[in-house]
Amino acid sequence: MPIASDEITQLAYKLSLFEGLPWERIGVLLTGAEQKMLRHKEVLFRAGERAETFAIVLEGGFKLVKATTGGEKVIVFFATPGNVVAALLMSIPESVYPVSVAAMGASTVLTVPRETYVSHWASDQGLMSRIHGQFLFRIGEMHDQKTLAKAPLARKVAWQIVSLIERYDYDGETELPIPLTRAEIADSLGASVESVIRIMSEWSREGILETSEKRIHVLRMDKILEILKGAVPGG
Amino acid sequence: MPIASDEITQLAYKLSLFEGLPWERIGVLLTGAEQKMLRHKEVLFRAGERAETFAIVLEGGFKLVKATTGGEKVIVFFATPGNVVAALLMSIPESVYPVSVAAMGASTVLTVPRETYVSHWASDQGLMSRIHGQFLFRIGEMHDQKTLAKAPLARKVAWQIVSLIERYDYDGETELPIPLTRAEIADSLGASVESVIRIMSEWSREGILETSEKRIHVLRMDKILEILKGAVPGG
DNA sequence: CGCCTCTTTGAGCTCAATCAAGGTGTGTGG
DNA sequence: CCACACACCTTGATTGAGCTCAAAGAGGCG
Repeated sequence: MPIASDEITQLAYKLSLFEGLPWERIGVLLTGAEQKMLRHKEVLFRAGERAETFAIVLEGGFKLVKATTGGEKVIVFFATPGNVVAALLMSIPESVYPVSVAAMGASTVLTVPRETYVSHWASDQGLMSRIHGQFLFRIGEMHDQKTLAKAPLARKVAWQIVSLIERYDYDGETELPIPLTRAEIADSLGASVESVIRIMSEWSREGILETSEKRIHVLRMDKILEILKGAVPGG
Repeated sequence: MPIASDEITQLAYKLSLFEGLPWERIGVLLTGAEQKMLRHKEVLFRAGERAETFAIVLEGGFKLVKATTGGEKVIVFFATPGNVVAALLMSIPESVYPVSVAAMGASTVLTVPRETYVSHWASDQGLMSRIHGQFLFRIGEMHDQKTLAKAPLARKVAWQIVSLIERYDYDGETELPIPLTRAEIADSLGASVESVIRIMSEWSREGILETSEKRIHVLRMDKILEILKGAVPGG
């Protein structure tokens, strides 16, 4: 298979994942890669399907969703630009996607075939180190969430909003650039929609945040951070 | 640094991690490795310390503990024989342990210096694939736990006990070979000790399990599995 | 034999789940 | 342009699982 076109390479060039790598090398690492544009809610990978490609998120966002036995859904991770999704899976032959991955708002990714991972990524120590870094971040986030297990729901909601905003943060921007519904927040925290709504409505009334066109905008980051730290008991 | 002695190599030889590798190769992968025997509750790695070694669990068990802001503790993972601990950290220079690791019962590990990881492990695709497999397992377990977020506490407790027993399972043995207190179960589930005790005491009364010398022994695995599946609403 | 860890039991309370009903905004097809 | 569906948000009332607080028993070890 030929290496990636300049067009594809260009898309990935600015990612920190490939920082410092020469153009040619990136082309090789993207052998067989395709750009995919997804509309809001469109599904990239479906849980249970054979995992033949992994993806690099370029724009927008994705939710990794797992279904519970009771028919509900749990969001296990939000993937943001620069994140790789399903990469570790590539080193396990015959594996299937353990979660479904769906776009949040219009989003773009590069999908890369397993073969390219096996031939070029796995043998690249520097690249693997960066991927491991991403995984440590992801595990760390799950640990943080676990740490909040006994905290009041308001703190959990604050944590979720802040940690997502931080990942899109350029220059202290406090508006989340992807649509994030209250139901999604609930599903990621193991809470009920109504409870999340009650908390966020209260915040709206207090002028702490506002939502317009599904975009959450934090007006008073200081207040949210206070709640996150547990300084405000009631919420 | 010379490669590991035959004595050290022998200890690791039977691990599935090294399955199929020639003796010599294992010796190289264990360059600078040391066997460490830890007593119950002894700490292997302390959160915040510079991570200069990682470990391979040989016998016993370890809990990975993170402290919350409120002074409580959260157990984020139980490491069992064959597991590697802190391995991914080795590819990040200057990193510190994100959690403390403490022995549960008398336990042994091999500690391996970062240098050996960098020189020999990271470049070994087959080995890295196995390590990735371990991480996918760990993430999968966290996902499973998240899936239970809305389930009654009894189901969570059942899940924790079963999933740990399964990892030590030889031939359907249903006694957990490491000490596991109710407080530890509570800390791993984000529950209170009292609630866990109430549930497990009830099970003892019903003859579903018994505890002797800190070892949990499941007498009626069928019943526990029923609870785990949600068939028994009350617990 | 006193200390420490772990387990136990009870009482009361609270946070958030559930159930129920309704509102708002947007896209789609007749 | 209407109306119908759908996705999302909102609010209220009620309830109960599990938390907290409190007090104490049991076993092991130095």
